[in-house]
Amino acid sequence: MNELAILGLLKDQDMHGYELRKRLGELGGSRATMSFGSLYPALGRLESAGYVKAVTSTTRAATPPSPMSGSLAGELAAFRAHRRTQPARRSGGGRGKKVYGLTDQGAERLHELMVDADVSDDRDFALRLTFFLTLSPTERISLLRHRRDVLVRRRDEGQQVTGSGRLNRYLRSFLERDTETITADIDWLDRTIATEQARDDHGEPTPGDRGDSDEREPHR
Amino acid sequence: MNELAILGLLKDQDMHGYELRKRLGELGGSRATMSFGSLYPALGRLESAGYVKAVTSTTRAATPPSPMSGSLAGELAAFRAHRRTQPARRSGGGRGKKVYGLTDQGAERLHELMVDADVSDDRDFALRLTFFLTLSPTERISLLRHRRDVLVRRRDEGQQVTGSGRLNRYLRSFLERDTETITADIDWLDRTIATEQARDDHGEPTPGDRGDSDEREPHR
DNA sequence: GTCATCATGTAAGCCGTTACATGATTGC
DNA sequence: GCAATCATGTAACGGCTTACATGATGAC
Repeated sequence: MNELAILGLLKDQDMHGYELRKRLGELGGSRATMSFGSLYPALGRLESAGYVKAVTSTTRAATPPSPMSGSLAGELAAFRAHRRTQPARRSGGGRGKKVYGLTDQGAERLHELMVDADVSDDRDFALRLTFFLTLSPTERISLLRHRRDVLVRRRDEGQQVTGSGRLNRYLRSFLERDTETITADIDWLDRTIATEQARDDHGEPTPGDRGDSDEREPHR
Repeated sequence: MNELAILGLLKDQDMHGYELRKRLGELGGSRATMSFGSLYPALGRLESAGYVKAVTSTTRAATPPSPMSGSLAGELAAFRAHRRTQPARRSGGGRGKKVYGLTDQGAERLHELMVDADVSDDRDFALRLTFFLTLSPTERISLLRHRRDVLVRRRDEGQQVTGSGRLNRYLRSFLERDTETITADIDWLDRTIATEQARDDHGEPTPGDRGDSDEREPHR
């Protein structure tokens, strides 16, 4: 799940680890926080797999239009020019920021993770919605339908439990409330699916390539 | 979390591993399932810690009123009498059922886990409700209040996110729906707290020791 | 010049998942 | 006698959490 979060965030913009963590916290609140102890190893794995790649630039710039050379030696030199030389990178210890960017394979991997049919995990589904615009309308509808199935099954299960006695009053009351919630969630999905179908019939930017048109809301 | 589930189920009744898993599935549906690969090691850990203890009895009986001797040799003998001898327990492989029971320390441990102030995990909270009757009204109220705090914070976070722009339409809509859900959950907690306070003022079986009075619903 | 925050990592330990292996019980 | 289900476990692997270690930057 961290993999999806990292790749999804990087698709939008190059970032370093610390920033990724902050962004994720901003989007998902305390529930989505990633600890550094899982973030950096995850970045390392993704880099080994070729999904992300370091594009270090020490100087700050909001959404820099730099063509990112990819030259490791080059950026190191730039770093040294900006700061005094560091002692030949020791075992542990910090050095400059490491800005990561998504590779083509990384974008593919992200897409693969996004369209995965298993939408039973609540957090994972919320995360997918965060990056929903990277999908085509058809893909979106498919995911929403799968999610609907999951919730219908979950509601049925819950009702079976509630109906079969053997529960204390607290759990029973809680499950009844839970059923209502799930029903409302299903309604939300139905509405969203309907909207999406209208969009699909019309003819929106269909391919999953670039649907950024409203990525940033018309505000600010 | 598995620890809480196991101890909570065993408080009610002695059970073997397979049964624990089934019971948990019945109570919590597919979301609460525990895999065997985590269940048996967990049982082992709990046994090492002295929280549960094997009380093996091979013969079947619904809620047997046996005084459970605790004698390992004795139950093994009984097992052999019932089945033909097994080849001196090899490396892996199955043998008779191993029924576990809660020890006094296990009951203490369960209580400790139940009153833990961290109620931020949704599943964990649902699990606590499952065993809510093991707590005193005062303890219940305390937990419900803590849970309320968590949800209020969560809702605030969500509203901050929703208000600060920068979200795609899907996530925004989803978060709005989420806020409604959380508000309804808070209302549920308020109602439940009120009921519980009324109960507390009256004078119910206060101690967390035995509040089984309505553990089994008056039905069947 | 010092403190808070930014920033990157490593190490130990825990626990969960999946897959595999084994055998008992029951119904047909 | 065979299959389905009951029942218990082990092994490999992965990944997350917590705690620790280190150093850079910027504000005051």
